[in-house]
Amino acid sequence: MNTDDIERYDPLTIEPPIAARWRDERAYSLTPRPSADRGEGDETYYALTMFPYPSGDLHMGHAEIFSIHDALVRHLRMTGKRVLNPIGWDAFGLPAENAARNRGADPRGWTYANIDEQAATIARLGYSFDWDTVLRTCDPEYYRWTQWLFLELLDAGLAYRREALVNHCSSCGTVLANEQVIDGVCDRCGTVVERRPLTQWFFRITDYADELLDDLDTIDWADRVKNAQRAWIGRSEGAEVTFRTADAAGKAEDIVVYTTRPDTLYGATYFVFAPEHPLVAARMGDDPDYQAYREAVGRRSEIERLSSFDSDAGGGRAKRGFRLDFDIVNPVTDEAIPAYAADYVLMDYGTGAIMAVPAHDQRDFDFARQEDLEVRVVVQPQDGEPLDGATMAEAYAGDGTTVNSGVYDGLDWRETKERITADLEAKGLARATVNFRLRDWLISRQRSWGAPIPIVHCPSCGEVPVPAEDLPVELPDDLDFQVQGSPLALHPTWQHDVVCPACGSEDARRDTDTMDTFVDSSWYFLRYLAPQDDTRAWPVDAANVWLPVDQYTGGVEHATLHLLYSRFVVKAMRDRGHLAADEPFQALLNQGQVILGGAAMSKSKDNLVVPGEVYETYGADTLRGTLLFASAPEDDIDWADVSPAGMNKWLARLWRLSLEHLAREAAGTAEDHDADGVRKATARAVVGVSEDMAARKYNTAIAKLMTLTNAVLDATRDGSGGPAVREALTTLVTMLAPICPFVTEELWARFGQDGSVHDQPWPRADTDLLVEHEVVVVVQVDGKVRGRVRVPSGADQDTVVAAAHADESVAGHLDGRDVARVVLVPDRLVNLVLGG
RNA sequence: GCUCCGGUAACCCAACUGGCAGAGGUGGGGGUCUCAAACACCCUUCAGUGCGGGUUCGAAUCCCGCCCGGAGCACCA
Repeated sequence: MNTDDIERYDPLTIEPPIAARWRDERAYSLTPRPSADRGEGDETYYALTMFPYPSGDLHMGHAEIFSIHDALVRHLRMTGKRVLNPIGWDAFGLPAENAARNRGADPRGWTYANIDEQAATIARLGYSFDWDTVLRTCDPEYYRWTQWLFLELLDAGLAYRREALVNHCSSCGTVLANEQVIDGVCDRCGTVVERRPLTQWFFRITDYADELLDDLDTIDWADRVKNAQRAWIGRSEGAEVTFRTADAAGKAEDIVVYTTRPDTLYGATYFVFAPEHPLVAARMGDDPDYQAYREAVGRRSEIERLSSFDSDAGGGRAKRGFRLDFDIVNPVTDEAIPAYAADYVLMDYGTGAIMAVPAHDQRDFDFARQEDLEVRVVVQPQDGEPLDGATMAEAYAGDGTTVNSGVYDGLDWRETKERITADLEAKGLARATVNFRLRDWLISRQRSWGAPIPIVHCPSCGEVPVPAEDLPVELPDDLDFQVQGSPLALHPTWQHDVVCPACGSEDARRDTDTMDTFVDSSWYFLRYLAPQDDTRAWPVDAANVWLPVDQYTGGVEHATLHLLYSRFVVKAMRDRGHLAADEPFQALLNQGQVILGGAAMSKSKDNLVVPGEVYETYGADTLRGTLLFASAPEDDIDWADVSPAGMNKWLARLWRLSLEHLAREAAGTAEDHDADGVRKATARAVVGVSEDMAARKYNTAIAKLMTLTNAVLDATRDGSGGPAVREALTTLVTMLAPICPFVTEELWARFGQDGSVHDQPWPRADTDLLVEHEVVVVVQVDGKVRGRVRVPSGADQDTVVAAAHADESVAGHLDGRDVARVVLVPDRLVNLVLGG
């Protein structure tokens, strides 16, 4: 056959009309919409991918995750699942404000233009999202319910306002978000950022700390993500111990510390307060040296915290201390020990004060050496050189026996820990407690492209929630982004254009902060159930059926923020009766990154590969196939190692084989010369690809489809090919459909098949074809391969051993010696172990 | 320092629950086609699995100790 007569594979011509049709016809919209009715029993499936942030067009990372997600979704549909597959945009955030400030753009217009661009690319690439679910978090119809969520949490006592240290830039006259502070300076003007106390809104996520930790065991997430959350939550068990200032009777004050090692109390040779501790401020506030110290620490701490360290431990960081003019009494030794303020003690962990045990804590040890304080060993390791506080080079935090601790000497340190805690508890001086590293979630942002916090401040009523029926509290559309400070707070009328909902006072004003954008994204998966519902945030009955999300896909960079916040919100809403699930996302798949030459791609490095370069040259199918073939979904893809040209070549080959076959049929010459071989190859591919698709190993699924292609190529090389080849090709096209939806749709039509290939049931293999009557069994002698024998499948040990003995090369290695033991792996291998 | 992931052919990547190390691709070499080239097609090339121990009839796979690379967390008492 003359290949010149065959129409070339031309994806740039065949793909766009199909893409447009799918989008215009809403080909992948779920009907009926989600409701309490599961429809067909357990066949419903909620597939979710992290919604994009619209800061320009899609990048390669989006293309990767969407290609993985779409293969998963299309495959599930073909296996009979009813799949909810929504899309939306995480549309509030700082880049829109920056565009407004730097280029005079309108944040709303800028955002919507980017969304349109991304939506067009998504459609062009054939991702089968349900376009009837689209939501944007910056729409008033959406953030109305974000504000409702805030009021729910407020009503539940899970939202509260308190003073907190925040980043403040004196030059810009505004508070900054953590992301706006780069290496301790304002990213706008370069001024060193100060930490200032300001009153801010928090969500009480710490109320759920234990449950957030424990329920990690119930969800199917990668260990690294779970571990990141465990570390972030940071549960520790210890005791609160009461110390006392060394003052005359009557004047002494109690001061409580938290420690995980109450067994080392006898080794506490000094005492440290956080610099801003209220007891210190009360006693030292007038001391000019102390004031200077505090100022220096406050100014520098942020820079220190954000700078990197090449030290061998956290203790390598310089510690700035200040000797206070009073002492503290150690409750077990009754000694007066010196008190310090030092910046290595944090005000917002534990009680903001510690007992320092330099012999057994590296940070305390470093500080003690620096200040020349006593290092007293109270735990001796079981073996090795005994520790000497005067000469030891580092703290010892390992196991050991208690020493220098009165009646507790000689006990294992764990035993000492329990006994000391119990003894002090009996005297009212201690209490066993659990502590968490997790802090409450600060959600106030001094920004203007976000959901306004629905609170009115009234001079007589205080903080008054905006009544639910008055939501949304809408952003004004005439913000001036050129002002120094928060445009919303500096808007001439917005905050005053309100009366107190409680008393009607005209002096009331709106809260001018907006919510952290992570609040927007902490519940969007619930809104997808009914994005147009203007009577409630989500339908409770549908939520009870569809939550948790069956499969969530997205980047691992959200391990401790978005994923933790969403879990908190679901648990809180559950406790308010708005849904039944304990967790938002039952299974999580984290895709790898797309990198280039071993380094992350970025605009600043000018090493960006964008999806357009690929799909405008080779088409969307090649882009999708390339990304899925490059590696397993979880692994990184180095673009330097992949070959879109190779993927394109394979698709072109499949195209050519298909059209050649159709030409044979048209010419009436379609006959198989090896029908059995082709059918067997087809059945083998169906079995293998089905397994791989179910396990989401798209790279090996594609390899097996290539193998089948090669088998068809071999079978048709002589120009023959009949029904078996047609079956092989249509089956191949069906199985490739989730990965390369366009070329498969086109070929499906060319093969004269009805409907869309994407509506076909997933192929089943004729496994009878795969039953072998004879198998080749590998023969090992003492574990080394010495030959192969052909035996009937299912042959028993005697038969196989007899066949092995009959094999010349095997017999040579047996050398007449006795076989002491036979290990048989049926139909695969036999190992003859010779006697001593 | 702690946690997680990875290390197999020139390169990327496979190998079910321990059972013949190779499915697939890239690249290299040779060839067919062509006036020539590109494309396409055909043939071919290439590792004993990072290192050292151990368990086992048998280890890329399991265990222990290292080395290298990547990611995350780190003054949390």
